Amino acid sequence: MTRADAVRNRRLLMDAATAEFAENGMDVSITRIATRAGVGKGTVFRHFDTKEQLLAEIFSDRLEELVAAGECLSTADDPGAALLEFMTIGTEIQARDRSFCQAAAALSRSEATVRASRERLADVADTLVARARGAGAIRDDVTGLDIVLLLSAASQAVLSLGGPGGENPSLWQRYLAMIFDGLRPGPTHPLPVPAPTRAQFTG
Amino acid sequence: MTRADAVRNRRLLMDAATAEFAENGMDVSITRIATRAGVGKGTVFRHFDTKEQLLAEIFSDRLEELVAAGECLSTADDPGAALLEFMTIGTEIQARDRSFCQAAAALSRSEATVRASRERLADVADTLVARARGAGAIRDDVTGLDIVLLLSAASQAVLSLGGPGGENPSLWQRYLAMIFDGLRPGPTHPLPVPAPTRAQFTG
DNA sequence: ACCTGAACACCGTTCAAGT
DNA sequence: ACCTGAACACCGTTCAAGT
Repeated sequence: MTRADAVRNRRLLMDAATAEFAENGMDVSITRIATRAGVGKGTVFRHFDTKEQLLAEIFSDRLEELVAAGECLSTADDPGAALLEFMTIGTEIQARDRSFCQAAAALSRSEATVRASRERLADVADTLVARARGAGAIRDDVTGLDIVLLLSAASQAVLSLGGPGGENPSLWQRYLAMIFDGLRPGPTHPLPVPAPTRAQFTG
Repeated sequence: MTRADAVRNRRLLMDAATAEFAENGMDVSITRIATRAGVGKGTVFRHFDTKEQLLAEIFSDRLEELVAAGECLSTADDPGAALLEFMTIGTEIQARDRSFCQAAAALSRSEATVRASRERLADVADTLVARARGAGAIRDDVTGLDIVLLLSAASQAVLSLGGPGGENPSLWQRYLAMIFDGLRPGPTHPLPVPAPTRAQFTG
C-alpha cells in the first residue's frame, strides 16, 4: 500500500515545484524544490522519474485548467466573445508562469500525460472555433489548432522586455488584442501556408 | 599585441558557437562548442568572460543583420510592403535559430552590446512604422516597439509543434500573415493597454 | 514502502603550468 | 600573449543504507 507520508510528500512536492517553476522558470534546481517542499532531494526522484516528468505533470495540470475553461465557454451566448475569452485565459496563464512557454517548446511530444491534455485542448479549441465561425465572428481559414499555437504568441512578445513581465504585467493584453483583430473576418489576405495537421501537433 | 592565432581562434569560436546555438539552442555545452572549433575549452573563457556573453555577442550579430535589412527597407517604394518584409526577415531569422527567442528573453538588459543593437532596432522599426502609417498601410495605434516585440510572436507559435520547427519549417509564415492582418487599418478594436515605452525596452 | 544523503557523471568557470 | 587541461563548485540522477 502507498503510505500516508508518501501521498503527503507528493502533494508538497507538486505545490513547491509549481510555485518555483512559475517564479523562476524551468531551470530551478531540484535541490531548491526539495528544500521548499521540506524533503530530501532523493525523494523527488522516488515520485517522478525525472525532472522533465515533474515539469510535464505540472504543465499538464495547467493545460487541463485551460481545457476546463474552454468547455465552459463552449456553451456561452456569444461565440466570438467566448473564443476571445478562451485566448485571454490561455495567454494569462502563460504570462503568470515563466515555465509555461519553455515547457510547451521543450516537452511537446515526450510525456504521455501532456499528449493527452494537448489532444483535449485541440478538441475544445475546434469546438470554440466552429461556433465562432458559425456566428461570423472570425475569418473562415482559421482552425482550432491555429488558436492553440497562437496562445503562446502574445505572452512571448512581452518576454523581450525582461523578467517574467516584471514591470508591465498586463502588456500581453495589447498584443492579444492585435492578434485577435487579425482573426476577424473581412478584407484579409490569403494565408501563404496551410494549417498544421492534428498529427503534427499530437506528435 | 594580439597574436595571430588568437584572432583566428576567436573567429573559429564565433562560427562554431553560432552554428551550435542555432541548431541546439542555448543549452549546448561549452565543451561541445570548443571541440567544434578545435580548441581547448579554457580558450573559450579567454575570449569571452562568460557563456552568456558569448551568446550575447552572437545574438547582437543577428540583431544587426535585421537592423541592416530594415535600413535598406526604409527607402523602399511601398512602405506597407517594406514593413511586412522587415517582419518577415526578423521572424525567419528566429525560425532558423533555436537560441534566438531564448536569448531575447534571457539576456534582455544585461549585455551592453545587446542594448545598443536593440536601440538601433527600435530606431529602424520606428522609421518603418512611421512610413507605413503615412501610407495608410497600418492602423495608427501601433508603434515601432510593438513591431519589435511582435517579431518573436509568430516564430514562437510554431515551437509548440516540437523541435526547431523540425517538420513544417515554413509554418511561421502562416502566423505572421495573421498577425500582420491584425495590424492593418480598418474596423479595429481599441487596444486595452498603452504601448510600452522606450525606457522599458532599453532597460 | 518510503526517505535520505553520499556518490557519480556532467556542467560552467578558474587557474597553474606550459609554449 | 595566449593555449591548455586539471581542479572546483555546481547540477540531475542513482543507490545503499536507514526507518
